[in-house]
Amino acid sequence: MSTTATKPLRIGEVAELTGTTARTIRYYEEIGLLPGAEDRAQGKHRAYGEADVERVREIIRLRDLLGLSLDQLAVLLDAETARASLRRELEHTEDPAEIRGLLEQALGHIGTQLELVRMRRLALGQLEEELVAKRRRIHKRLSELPEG
Amino acid sequence: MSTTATKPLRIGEVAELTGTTARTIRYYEEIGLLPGAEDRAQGKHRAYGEADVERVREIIRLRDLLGLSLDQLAVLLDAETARASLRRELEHTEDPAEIRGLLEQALGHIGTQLELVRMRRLALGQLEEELVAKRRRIHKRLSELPEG
DNA sequence: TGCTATTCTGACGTTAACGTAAGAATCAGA
DNA sequence: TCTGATTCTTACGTTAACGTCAGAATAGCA
Repeated sequence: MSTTATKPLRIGEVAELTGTTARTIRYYEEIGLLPGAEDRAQGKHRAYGEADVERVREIIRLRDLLGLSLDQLAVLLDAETARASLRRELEHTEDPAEIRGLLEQALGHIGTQLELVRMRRLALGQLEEELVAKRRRIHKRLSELPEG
Repeated sequence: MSTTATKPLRIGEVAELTGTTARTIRYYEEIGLLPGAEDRAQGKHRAYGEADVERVREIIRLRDLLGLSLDQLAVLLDAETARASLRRELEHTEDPAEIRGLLEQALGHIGTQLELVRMRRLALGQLEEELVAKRRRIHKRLSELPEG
């Protein structure tokens, strides 16, 4: 878990901040959706930073908006995962070629997400249009009734 | 199950036409998502019409697009259910006042669906914008790299 | 009327995504 | 250092949405 400069949070606080439960957060760590600090000793409390809170929020948002399984989400969020770890690397490398590579990789990940989101949105748009058309037909029938 | 003028279909054919399974169709009937003919004798095969196929398609579409439980879908689809049965009534009533009532009821149901679809679509739009913004930032950083 | 493919009705199995409970351990504050 | 609140780990429980299987019954056709 990346601990930012801000005061570290405990799992209960993160749960409250993100509107979920501690169990869910542990579960997400269990299935690899959340990093899970590799240097935490057995039994010690987990510590989170602002970045982790954002990550959880993002997961929940995608979970609710797209209809993916958490496994699929994990794949999709390789983007985030990669970018997060790459961001740390970015701060410690000076080689422009390497930086370029990392950024372009991030671009690919974002592209994948964008494509998925757009497809969903188009499908919903189609559905919306059909509903509007239905409604129009009913309005028309209503207007053609006697005793208007 | 409403049997239209076209040749009646069996559950396996409906499953194939809608890209699902017979079990799923029976399950949907079991939980009230599909009508289930009240006059079918124990053990006799189910018979479906084109309208039923459309209904199943609609269910699957909404199931996949909105992230609702089938219970919630059943509520939402009271719209369809009501309109379907009302359509039959419509064909057998002449009273304009009654027709007006039925049509206005249908309007309400469609309105409910529309509202839900629109909210989802807006949320997805917001997400899309954010992803595009992220991408733009990365492009900018790339363009500011040396040896462009 | 006989045969075969399909369906019917239970009933139990399965998987994902957590909930819940229990006993021990940790942490922050007085 | 003591203490109360929170967390940890482990493990079993739960629900939705079907899958699967078995034995009997039907439906359509030769």
